[in-house]
Amino acid sequence: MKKNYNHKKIEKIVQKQWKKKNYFKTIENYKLKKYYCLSMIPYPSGYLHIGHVRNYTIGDIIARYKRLNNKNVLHPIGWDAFGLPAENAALKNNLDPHTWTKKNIKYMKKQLKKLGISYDWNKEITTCDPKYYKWEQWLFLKLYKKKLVYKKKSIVNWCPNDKTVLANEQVIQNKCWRCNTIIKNKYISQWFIKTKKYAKQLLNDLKYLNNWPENVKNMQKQWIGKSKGIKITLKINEFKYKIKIYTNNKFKSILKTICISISKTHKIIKNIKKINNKIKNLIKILKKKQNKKYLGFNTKINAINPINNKLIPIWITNFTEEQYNTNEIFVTNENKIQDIFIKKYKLQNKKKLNNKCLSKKKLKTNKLKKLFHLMKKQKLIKKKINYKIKDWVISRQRFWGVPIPIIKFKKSIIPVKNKELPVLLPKNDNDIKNNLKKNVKWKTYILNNKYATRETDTFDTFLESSWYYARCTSPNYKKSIFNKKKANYWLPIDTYIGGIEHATMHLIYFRLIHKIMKDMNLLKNKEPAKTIICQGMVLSDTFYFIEKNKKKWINFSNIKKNKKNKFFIFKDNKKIEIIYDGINKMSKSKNNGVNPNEIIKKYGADTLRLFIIFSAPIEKNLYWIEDGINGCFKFIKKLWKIVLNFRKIKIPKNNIKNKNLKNIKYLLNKLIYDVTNIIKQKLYLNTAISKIMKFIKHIKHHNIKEQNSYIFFKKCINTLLIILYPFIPHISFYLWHKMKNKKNIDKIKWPKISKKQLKQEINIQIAIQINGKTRKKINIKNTYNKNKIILKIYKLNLLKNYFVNKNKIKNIIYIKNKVINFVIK
RNA sequence: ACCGAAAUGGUGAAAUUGGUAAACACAGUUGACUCAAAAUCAACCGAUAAAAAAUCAUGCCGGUUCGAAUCCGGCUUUCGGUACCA
Repeated sequence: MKKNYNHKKIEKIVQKQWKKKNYFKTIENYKLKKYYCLSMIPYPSGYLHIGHVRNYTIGDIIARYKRLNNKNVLHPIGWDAFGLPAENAALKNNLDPHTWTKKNIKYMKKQLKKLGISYDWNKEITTCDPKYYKWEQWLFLKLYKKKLVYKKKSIVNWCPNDKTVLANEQVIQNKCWRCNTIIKNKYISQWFIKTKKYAKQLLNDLKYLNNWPENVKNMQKQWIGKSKGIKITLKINEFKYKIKIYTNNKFKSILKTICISISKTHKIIKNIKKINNKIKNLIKILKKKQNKKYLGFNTKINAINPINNKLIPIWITNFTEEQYNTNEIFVTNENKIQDIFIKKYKLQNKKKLNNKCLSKKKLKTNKLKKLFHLMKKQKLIKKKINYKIKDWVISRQRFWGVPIPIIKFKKSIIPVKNKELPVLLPKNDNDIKNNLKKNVKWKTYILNNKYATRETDTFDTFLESSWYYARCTSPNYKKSIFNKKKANYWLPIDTYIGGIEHATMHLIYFRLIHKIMKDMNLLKNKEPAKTIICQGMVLSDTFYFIEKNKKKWINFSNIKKNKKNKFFIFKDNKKIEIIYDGINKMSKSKNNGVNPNEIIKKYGADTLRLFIIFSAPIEKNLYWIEDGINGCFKFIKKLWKIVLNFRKIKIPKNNIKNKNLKNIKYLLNKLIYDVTNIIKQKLYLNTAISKIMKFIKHIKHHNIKEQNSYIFFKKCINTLLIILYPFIPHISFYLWHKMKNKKNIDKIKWPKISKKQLKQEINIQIAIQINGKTRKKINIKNTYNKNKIILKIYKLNLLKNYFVNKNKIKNIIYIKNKVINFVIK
């Protein structure tokens, strides 16, 4: 054993052992108690960044802990490999996205291995692999059969110059990020999943998710957005038509209505066009100016208010559908957005008129009630529950995604037959910019001598990440989407770990697809995951400069600062001033990530893992500063030294017993108790580490002269290595061998807690307060009762400076083992 | 604008059922070892004050309570999400 801690050597040796003996292979033994621990799989964007390290370290800590606690653990990994960045990179470098993605996966896989995450690599999945996406196409066809998907026109961002659909991220200040052209809105036909049909279930089943964070459940609740209200039928003044409008306000609130706002696609527009020939042009203008806020125009058509028979003007606006996900709303000034609209078009005066009507007539509640019931009888009012959640658009006009298995004829469509799956994405496509549409060879399909074309859209990549957790239970299964028996053994996921940014979209799609698969009888459980851990994001400083009207993002590691606190870089020997964009989550697109390789090289994976966990509580956002890392490195070196020194000591042969071990034995037991509870339930992993650090500080200079203290000290070290193993597995594994333990540390059981010892009598310090302010401290035994403590305080005369006589004491409050508070007049 | 969070020393943070504010670390200062540096070890380390006593300190304003970082009401700032980044 060499003198100095050499992380490079140790980590290499240990990782080799794990690989050689296939340590983390999943055992398919249905008799064992299972534990499914899953971290959200990464998008292979290039290299792992610190946010990934955080995510996968948390998962690894839990997986390793559960293995030591006799659980049969499934801890898989995969790649969410389809997506926009691959296309962008491919365009930029004139590459095939396959190649780019594969290269990234290879690199990132190496990084994960270097971090020592205990994955079963046999269970690895890659979503751009036909073996995987075949089953997504299969699933889609099932949904098609069950009529859970449909086609409808919807708005996309359209760049008229590039002639492509742009993602929201690619639109910068209403312009195309590549060519700076002002973007337009285009209505195109899209595939939808009937998410609304599951709204009620998605909402109600939140109550089963006891181990989900409250904030996540709350966000989902708001996202689903249930409201109870009424649907009112109103007559149109100018022609025979009845318009139905939902409101979650009370019936009489119609009196406050200033106008009715309808969408540009509303059914009534057909009728309006017959009367008002300007409408066509006005709608065109509206479509063009979709991005202007709260635009609208008066149709000169009115609805009749059933309460007072007054006319309510109907406006067509560009925010009805977009903001409210419906085709018609009552507009009042009680809503902030609507109020802006009202003020913009000076509709306010009409509101005053309405109010005057109200006050003149003095409508009584009785009269209103009668009218309400009458209308209800006539079915002009219906009670209705409304959900804000929208149906999910799953089609994308992109190349790098799963092809949608549909054949289009001139007037009809048919699904691809199961036999013909997978519909493969063409390799070496030269024109990914124009997606699959221009690939005539690929899209042409001949059936019974009739020409047809394949659907050239691909799926939203959120679809792949909505069912991979089930496929991970049997990633190579060829007969179906997954092996049902295996899936039902492993599912639900016991702990699912990912960033808080996924609280709504991903985690709702994930629950939705699970429920759909359950209804298809593929799965048993109501919900896909028992526990969710939402880690905070890793943030860092973000910088850019503008070149040719485009933002160029510069990594903070390259930025220099001058005396005037201005940021700059040198490029081609020129000094360029840089704009600070604040603190943002680490991402490839903003080039503010940190590649962990350099840190691993310098300090090792164990130090990095320890540091990322120790730096902040896991649910909190972490602003990346490398400063504290040396402390974690020092800690591991200290551990190394303790074991090294211990090995030099020979077992004392004397028969003297050290009688002062009682206190430290209590501390060791308490440490096991605390760390166990933290990993098991609370997950304040940073405090677990500080507790271990504190204990090591305590025992570091322990003298070992007696046989019993030698034996106890050995027990201390071995226990420490086990409880540190989930956090820093390499060094723990290595030192465990050096302590001459026979079994490998992976096969050891987690140390037991002695409940009896926890209750043992110890010395503690409590605070003496006067009116809630701490004035003195006193040492007592934890077994003392209130009276005994008061007596001791009087005996020591500790309160002499604070009150003159005992008559002034109004009350004495004692909080066990913490505080004794004298309440004084 | 809406929804969800966060704010505590020079810095990361601790105090998770309302009970000793700053544990554990980083940085810093001083000392030991060393020709020297690094590493290691030891001491100090919220502010005011020479020190003690004391007072003030958990983003801001107010409230409840014997007692508030924690609960309630009202703000400010920062971060995440807002349906095509993933």
